[in-house]
Amino acid sequence: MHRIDIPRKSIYRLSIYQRCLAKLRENSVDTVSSEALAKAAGVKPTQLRKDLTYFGQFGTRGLGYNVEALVKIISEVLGHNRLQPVILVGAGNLGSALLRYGGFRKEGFEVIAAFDLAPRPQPGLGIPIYATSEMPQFIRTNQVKMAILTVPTSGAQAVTNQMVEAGIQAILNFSPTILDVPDHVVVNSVDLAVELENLSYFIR
Amino acid sequence: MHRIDIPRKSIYRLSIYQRCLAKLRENSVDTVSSEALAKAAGVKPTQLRKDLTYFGQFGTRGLGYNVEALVKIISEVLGHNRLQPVILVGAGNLGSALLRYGGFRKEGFEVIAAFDLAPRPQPGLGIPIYATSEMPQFIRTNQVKMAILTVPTSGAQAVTNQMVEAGIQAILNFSPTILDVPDHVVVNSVDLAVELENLSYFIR
DNA sequence: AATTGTGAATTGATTCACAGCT
DNA sequence: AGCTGTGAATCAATTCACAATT
Repeated sequence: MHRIDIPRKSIYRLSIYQRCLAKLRENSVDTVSSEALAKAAGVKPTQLRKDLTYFGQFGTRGLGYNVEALVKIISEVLGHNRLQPVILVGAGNLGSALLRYGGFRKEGFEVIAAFDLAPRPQPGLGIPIYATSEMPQFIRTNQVKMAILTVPTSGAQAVTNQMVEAGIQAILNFSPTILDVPDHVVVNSVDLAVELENLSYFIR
Repeated sequence: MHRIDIPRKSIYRLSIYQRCLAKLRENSVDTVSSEALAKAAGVKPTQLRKDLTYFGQFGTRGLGYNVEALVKIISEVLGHNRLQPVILVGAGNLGSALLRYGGFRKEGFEVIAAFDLAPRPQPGLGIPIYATSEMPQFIRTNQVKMAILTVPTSGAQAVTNQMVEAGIQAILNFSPTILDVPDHVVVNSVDLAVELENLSYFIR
C-alpha cells in the first residue's frame, strides 16, 4: 500500500470517524451520509469523502455509507482488527494514572505490562510493574510493537533508545521533549503543558 | 494585534520554543542561533524564524537571539507572564491523575479548584474538590478563563455549556467527543485513544 | 432525487534564496 | 563572516463544483 502519500492527518481523522461510527452502530443506525458523519466528527463532508477515498470507494451514491461495513474497513486500514499489546514505561503520577484510566481497552489496545526504574507494586491495577532493566527482554519475547512513554524528560531519550533497539515501532510520548528516533519508528507526542500554554494565547 | 492571520500551528510551536529556551537559560546560555534552537525544537531554522517574525524582530543578524529576551517576549505573546488560574472538571481517574501530575505548575498555570458530580475529598492533593453545581459561581467570582475537562463523554457537552455560559474561554478537553462551542471559545482536544489508534496504522 | 467520488481551484504552510545587518 | 528577516516559490491540505451512480 502506498502509505507514504496519504496525509497523516487523514489517518488521524480515520480514528475519529471510527469512534463516531461506533456510536452510530450502538444506536442501530445502519446507513449514514457523509454529511451526517462529518458533522459528528467535526469536519466538512468533502473532507470526509476525500479521506475515505484514499483507501477505496466504500459508499453508495444516492444513499451513503453502510455503518457496519465502514467500521470494518477502517479497522482494517488502521491495522487494529485484533487486540494490540502495549507497554507503558514510567509508572509515576501520570503513568499510573493512565493505567488506571483504562480508556484504551475498549478501543482495541491492551496494556500488558508497565515498567519503572523503581517498581512499587500498585494495588488494584491489574497489570504487573517490572523494573525497566527487564523491558528489552519483555519487548522481544512478547513481540510488543507499541509503547506509552511517561518517564521524566531526563530519562526519555535513553529509554527510547532501548525500546527501539528491542523492537518498538510506535511510541505515544508524554515526556515534554523531542525524541530522536530512526525513520521506521513513529512518535506521537502529547505535551500537556504545551497544550495549555497554547490555549492561553487565545483568551483575551 | 492581528491574531487572526497567524497560523495556529505557529502559536503552538511558540510554546515548544519556550520550553527549549527555558532549558538553555538553565544552562546559562545567553545567545542562541535559529539553527540551534530549531534543532532543539525539532523544526527547520527557517520555520522558527518565520514563526518569530509574525510577532516582531527579536534577533541580531550575525549573532542570534538573546535567550533571556526571547523568553520574555514569548511569555508576553502567549499572554502568560503572570500565573493563570485554571479549573479542572471531572475528578475521576484521569482527572485526579492530572491533578497529582502537576506538570503545569512550573509552566505558569495553577489549578485552583476541581469539580466533580460526586466530590470525594482526595488526600494529599492540595486543592479543593467541589460539587459541579458550584462551578458556574466559582468561575464567575474568580474570573477563571481556562478549564481542563476530564468528564466522561456523556456529560461533556452539558458541562461545557455551563462553563462557557459562566465565562470560560479556553478548554483543554480530554473527553473523546467533539465539543460544540461559540466562536470566542477555543478548544484543544487530547484524545488518548485516538492517538494510540493512529499510531497503530504505522506499525507493520 | 440524493449522495458519492474526484479533478481542478483555492487556500494555507513550509521552505528557498538571498538581501540586509552587525 | 555569520546569521537574521522576508518576499517568492514550492509543497500540502482543503474545499469547490460537478459528473457519475443508484
